[in-house]
Amino acid sequence: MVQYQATVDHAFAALADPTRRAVLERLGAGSATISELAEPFAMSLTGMRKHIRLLEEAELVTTEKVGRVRRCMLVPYAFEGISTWLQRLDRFAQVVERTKGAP
Amino acid sequence: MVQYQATVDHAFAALADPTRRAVLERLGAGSATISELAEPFAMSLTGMRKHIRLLEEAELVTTEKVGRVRRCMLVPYAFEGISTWLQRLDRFAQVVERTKGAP
DNA sequence: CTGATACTGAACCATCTGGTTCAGTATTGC
DNA sequence: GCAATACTGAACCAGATGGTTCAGTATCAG
Repeated sequence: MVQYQATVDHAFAALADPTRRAVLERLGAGSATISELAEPFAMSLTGMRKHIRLLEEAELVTTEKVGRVRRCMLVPYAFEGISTWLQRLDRFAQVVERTKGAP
Repeated sequence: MVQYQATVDHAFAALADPTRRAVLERLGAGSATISELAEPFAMSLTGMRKHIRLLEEAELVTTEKVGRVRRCMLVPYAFEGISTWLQRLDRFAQVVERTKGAP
């Protein structure tokens, strides 16, 4: 039925790292290059590239190489899958909570 | 302003592991003991206890020790924080997307 | 052409993570 | 009281993860 599992898997793994979440927030303000993303973290370009690659695999970020620059941006609607998953759980939690009152 | 960061941090870390997400789904159907949770994963009780402890620290699950049994259950509304965080990002992504069309 | 810029790939490293086993402790049922 | 049950804490381990450096390659500016 719901078969987005593989991507959701990658997405949650990608979101686990605070640096990557900060990158996502940064990209929320508009696209950026690897250098621009690496600079505020005082991180090597290689290091940032690895994070971006993970985010790409999780389909949260797309990139496009223009000349010698790689431009990174958020994928629209990328968070819907996991957002849905979480809300479903929240609904369950509320049901369980209510059940507890009437045993 | 928004200062739920520390918890959100733990929550995302907790959600990164597929076993833990499965445990959350399982708890969505109602409370369970450590043994009950460990069994379907063919995992040691110690192993499962570690997962539960993480979920407790992330404030996604609460537990209560009754006699020699530990009962685990979902925390209602626990996912609101991260769900909100994700939706905000999604809104940003859509703005960025629209901006791209009109440079 | 030349040098600087922007990235990339390979190799490496320390630390974190998800799991285990083993030896307890506390409860429960007979 | 005794044995089985349910968990817990400590110690350990293999592999993943987040980072680095170094030696390239490709592009751009002068």
